[in-house]
Amino acid sequence: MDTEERLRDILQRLQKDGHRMTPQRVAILRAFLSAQDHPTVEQVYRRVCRDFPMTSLATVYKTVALLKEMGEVIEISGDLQGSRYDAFHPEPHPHLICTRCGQIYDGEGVDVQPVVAALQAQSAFQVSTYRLDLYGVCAACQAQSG
Amino acid sequence: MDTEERLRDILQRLQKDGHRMTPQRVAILRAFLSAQDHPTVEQVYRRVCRDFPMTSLATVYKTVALLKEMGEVIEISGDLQGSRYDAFHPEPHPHLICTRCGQIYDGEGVDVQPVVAALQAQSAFQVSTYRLDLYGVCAACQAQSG
DNA sequence: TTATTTACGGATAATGATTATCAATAAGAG
DNA sequence: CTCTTATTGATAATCATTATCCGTAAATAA
Repeated sequence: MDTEERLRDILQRLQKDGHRMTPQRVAILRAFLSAQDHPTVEQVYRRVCRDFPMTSLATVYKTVALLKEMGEVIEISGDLQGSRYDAFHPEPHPHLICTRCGQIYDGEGVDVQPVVAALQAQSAFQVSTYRLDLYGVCAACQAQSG
Repeated sequence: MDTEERLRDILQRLQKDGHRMTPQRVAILRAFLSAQDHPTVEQVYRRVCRDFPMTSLATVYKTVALLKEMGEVIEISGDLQGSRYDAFHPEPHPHLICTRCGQIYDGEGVDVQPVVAALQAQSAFQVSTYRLDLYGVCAACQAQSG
């Protein structure tokens, strides 16, 4: 499912819930869905403004709230100032956060489910989602200065 | 190592770094070290005030910053308003956060290291710490209302 | 197409946790 | 005891996020 296809699907679901399709909303959705770098709300706002200058930051916040409700974006919060968002891979997965440059990478190829399932079983929790973030120094920053 | 022993150790290390031992600091440290319920700064502040009424919230914030630097407390941030702290088990470990009642439980008996190590190997990151938080409904809240 | 309803957008004020500021105080060294 | 300066406490500042509120423009039906 590519970005445009997801966009159509999301707009359709929104409409079903009595929401409307506006140019701003479409532009913001497109920016979120296509971003592969875990941007902040501010960054998405600036991207949308590039080709849609009369957009408000508040509208971007409203849209990210919608996307969160719909499960189409996950939030990365933690020792950062300002949350980052991942609408490209909206299912829970590990993130690797570089404390030097601030870049966030997706942790791939490792199955976290068994650990989550074990913790769920051991605790009698009904787990709905999880968050696994590793903090450290990325390869690029290591090469740069040890 | 019990609370008082840790307290002495921490105070000694602080002194070594040119810090001082004040009654407020001791009271705040004791409150953090003995808390087993992942309190907020505000909650620690109120506890300290019970038997040490002339304490400032700002001092509690300063103390938690010290403890963070020393690795004697870990911070739990996320979809909460206000960070929570765990100075009782200051090494990284999973947390189970109840979205119904807000209580935070420690995830025990499950080894997370292999997953962390696999992600580190796969990413060429130099991982210094991690955070694994599960969100869901605790057993007590399930019993209460499904 | 036009009228009507009302969700939405934009600008900005409000919130709330955390951080910075700074004068007065007191811990610790000599 | 004296001196240096880390620390305290009160409060102002910061900053991401949320709430507010009015004018606008989607969607729907006439």
